[in-house]
Amino acid sequence: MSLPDSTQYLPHIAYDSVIFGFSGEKLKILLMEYHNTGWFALPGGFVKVSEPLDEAVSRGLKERTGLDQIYLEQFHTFGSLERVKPDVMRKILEAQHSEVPEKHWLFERFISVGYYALIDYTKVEPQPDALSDSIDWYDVDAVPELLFDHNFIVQKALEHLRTHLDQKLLSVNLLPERFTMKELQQVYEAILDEKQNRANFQRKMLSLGILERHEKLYSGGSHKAPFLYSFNSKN
Amino acid sequence: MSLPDSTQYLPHIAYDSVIFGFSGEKLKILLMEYHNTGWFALPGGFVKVSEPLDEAVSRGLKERTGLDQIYLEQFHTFGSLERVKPDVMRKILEAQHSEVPEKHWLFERFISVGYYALIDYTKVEPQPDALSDSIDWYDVDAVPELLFDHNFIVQKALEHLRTHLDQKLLSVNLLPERFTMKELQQVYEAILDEKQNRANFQRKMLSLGILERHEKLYSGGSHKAPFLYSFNSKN
DNA sequence: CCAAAAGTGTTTTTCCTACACCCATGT
DNA sequence: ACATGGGTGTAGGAAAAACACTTTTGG
Repeated sequence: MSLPDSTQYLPHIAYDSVIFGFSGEKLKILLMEYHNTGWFALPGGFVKVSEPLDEAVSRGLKERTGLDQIYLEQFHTFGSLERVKPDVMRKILEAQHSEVPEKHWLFERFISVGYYALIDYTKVEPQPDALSDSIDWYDVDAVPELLFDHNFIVQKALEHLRTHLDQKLLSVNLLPERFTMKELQQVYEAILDEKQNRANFQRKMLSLGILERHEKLYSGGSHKAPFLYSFNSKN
Repeated sequence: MSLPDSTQYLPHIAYDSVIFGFSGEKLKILLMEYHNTGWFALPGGFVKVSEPLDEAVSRGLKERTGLDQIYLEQFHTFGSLERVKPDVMRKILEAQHSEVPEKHWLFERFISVGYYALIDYTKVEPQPDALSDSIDWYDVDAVPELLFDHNFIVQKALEHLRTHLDQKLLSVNLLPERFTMKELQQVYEAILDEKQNRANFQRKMLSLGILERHEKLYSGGSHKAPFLYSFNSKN
């Protein structure tokens, strides 16, 4: 395995992605742990010389999650000086590569574009990449200390997600194709971290006119069978 | 005057700023016209190697408007391939510099971070910069055709401004220190492009609890004197 | 028949809108 | 006095929240 090639990527530009998933109970994000370091970071990457920014992020997500057609939203670009930590970057590389040169484009200053993704938790088998040892889900309310400014980025992503939740019913992207109203409400509550009124929630969601109702699901519980819904996409 | 130095700035990274002002009647933005070309563009610039992104934008704004402490908001980063037009860039440079080399960092691919600024129109004496011949105010509803993807950027900035108007009472940044309720309403109407109800607008603004009322202004008009207000900053 | 969850209906409250009224000021 | 613009009060309606009732299912 070799170091990423400086001629292939745009220097000084990176992206970091906050990948949200919903376990059925809690809102989670995907975090990488670097090999032999105990250090955690957001999955991120670089932009190829002739590749649109959005596409670079999609490509990275596809490599990590195996998923295509992921809901992606750009939320902020981070360009402070404090975020740059060449010595940390060096240690990460040295843990994996025997020969790390004195100078390298990865040790220079980076500006990073932050994206968040909403994906169906059940469809993902997280894949470690070249730099990371493992990649796994963590509760958003129990995120470990992350490298660089990544804790700050996660916080900003969460804020953005919360304030834009209602527009376009973002939360459906966290669920399978078909879901019950209860599941949708649970996603909502996990993101906003507050209980919603069941009856009013149902009314509000249906009033948006973008949900389609399907046949009932006989779950085997000792209670009335719930309808299934799907997202009636015309966005 | 010489070409910008490649060692001083981060390659591939630019910013573009949409600078909003309020004339008393209409919402306006600052546009540059390049010397001897008839081409219009947004004021923008580059980031120095050891300069925070936000600071680079502030610096550019200070150069163009003479103003410090400007309200600035980052809204989107543009990274498509179509936005890159090296031939256009070349023509701009050739109109000003006798010797333009075949290869130059300005002809390479750029990713641009979009910011918008809200400033007090009455305080500004726009200053042309090294590349531009003139800089002036244009009505947002009569923006000429702009270079690169700048029309798109303006549109995105406007959308962002409109949807975030209410949070933190953004519009006060377009007015002098002290202003009447009528003036505030006019700003609001200019941005949203729709009339507001006078009584309800007043109630809504005051209910935010961030306006401070001062003594009345005796304007000399044949009518009741309005209160003056200022922004009670604790944001 | 009971408990639990789901669907729907009803009441209450809150908020927004439109309108009206009164006040201050210059002509 | 009156025209003009500014400040505030209030009735009506729409939307949201709280609550209640009914239905379906397994035990």
